[in-house]
Amino acid sequence: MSSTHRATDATGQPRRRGRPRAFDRETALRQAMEVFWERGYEGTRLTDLVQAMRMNPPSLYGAFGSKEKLFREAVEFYNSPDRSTTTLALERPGPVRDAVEALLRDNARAYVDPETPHGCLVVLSAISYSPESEGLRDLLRSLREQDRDRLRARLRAARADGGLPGSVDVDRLASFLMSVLFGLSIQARDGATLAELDGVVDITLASWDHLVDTARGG
Amino acid sequence: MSSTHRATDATGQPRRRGRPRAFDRETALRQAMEVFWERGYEGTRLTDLVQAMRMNPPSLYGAFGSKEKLFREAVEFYNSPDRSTTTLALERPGPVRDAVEALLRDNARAYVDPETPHGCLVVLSAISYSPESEGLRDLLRSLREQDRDRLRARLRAARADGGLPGSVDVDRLASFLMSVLFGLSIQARDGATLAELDGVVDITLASWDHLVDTARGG
DNA sequence: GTATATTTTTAATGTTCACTACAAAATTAA
DNA sequence: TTAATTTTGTAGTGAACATTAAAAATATAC
Repeated sequence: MSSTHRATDATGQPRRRGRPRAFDRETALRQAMEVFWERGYEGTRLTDLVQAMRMNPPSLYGAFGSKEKLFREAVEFYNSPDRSTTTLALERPGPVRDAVEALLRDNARAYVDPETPHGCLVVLSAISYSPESEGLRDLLRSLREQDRDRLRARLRAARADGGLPGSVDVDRLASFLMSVLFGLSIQARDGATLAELDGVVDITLASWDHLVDTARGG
Repeated sequence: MSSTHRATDATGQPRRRGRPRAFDRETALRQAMEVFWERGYEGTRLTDLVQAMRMNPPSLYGAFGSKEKLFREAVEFYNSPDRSTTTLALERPGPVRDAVEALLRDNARAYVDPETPHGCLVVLSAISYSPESEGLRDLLRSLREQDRDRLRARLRAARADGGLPGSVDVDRLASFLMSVLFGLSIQARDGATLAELDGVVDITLASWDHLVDTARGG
């Protein structure tokens, strides 16, 4: 046998010294995310978090730092590029209309997923706020603006390559689509069915088609 | 002179015995409403309320009962029929399109009124919630549903008297308009200007016109 | 084995929360 | 005047909040 060996974990990486964690960090983060998603940042108590994450406060603080840091990490997890419905829809190659339809319809479906709280965490979990959590409100607003900016960029790109007529007012159109999208979150949270949300998407897409037609001079 | 006289207040009604209130109840209620509007129910502390209302806690409790009762009264005040932009718009006589345009444009203007917090109190002040304030969340949801139902009724009435083609799907159309309206609240809260919101309204009304035209078989 | 490092559980900590007891103040009624 | 009534300001109350101190537990390193 060779010299002294080091302990390794399942992935072959050397394990840290000391007592090992009794929980999976990502699983716990997902559980925390769902609580924040349902109740919002200020409506969530530490008691709710430790119950959902099945651990005691010191473990939570050891792994995540504070309630606010945990929330920020939960938002990051929710909004990660490979998981964000909006990002995935807008990065989809092909006609811009397909991307916009995916933006609306995939989000609508996600908003009423029976496995998760209804509506979008980024829209719902820190809209009204006390001054202490103003930083979190700003974080979520910047993420909403990021989505809007990505939509604008996608529309501008389409206009540049002929997928959209040059006379289309991209910023106005993006604001309109974001309004509908934000509204879907409220309605999903209020108990709307997928059929209802899809009905809204149908009208929105009909509106898109007509607007593009008109701008083409149809 | 006649027999013993009773004290009367400015409106001629007999004044109550005891030390008179040092504040105007409706003014205080309006001040409380603005705090709730800005910060939401759970984000508002009693300290914030008594500061804004310029009184001490016992006066607040004597006049309004509790934080929750004060919130309910503030919502009632905000949403009173003679003050609710939505109710006023939908009760407006004349073409249904004018009512819908007023619904969107008057609300958009109110949402960015520099004199008040931006967006709609009914949409923003209790969206995410801890179980203790679930009753308030339900109250606001029922008010949102009430507005949607009033819109549906107005559209149905228009369809009945020929103002809308019979083939229009009233419920779907109402959901679409409510989605846009809810979305305007989010965007107003995020700092959108009246011009941006009016742009969204322009597209929505163009969509309305096209939808009605199509249903007419145009 | 012993030392070191990290997480665990238990049990607190100080702060902030909505709310209130109490007595002084201000009014009407007789 | 005196009694009755109501609101006021001061100064609390207990409960719930996010956070942490301390020591036992569990792992690696040597």
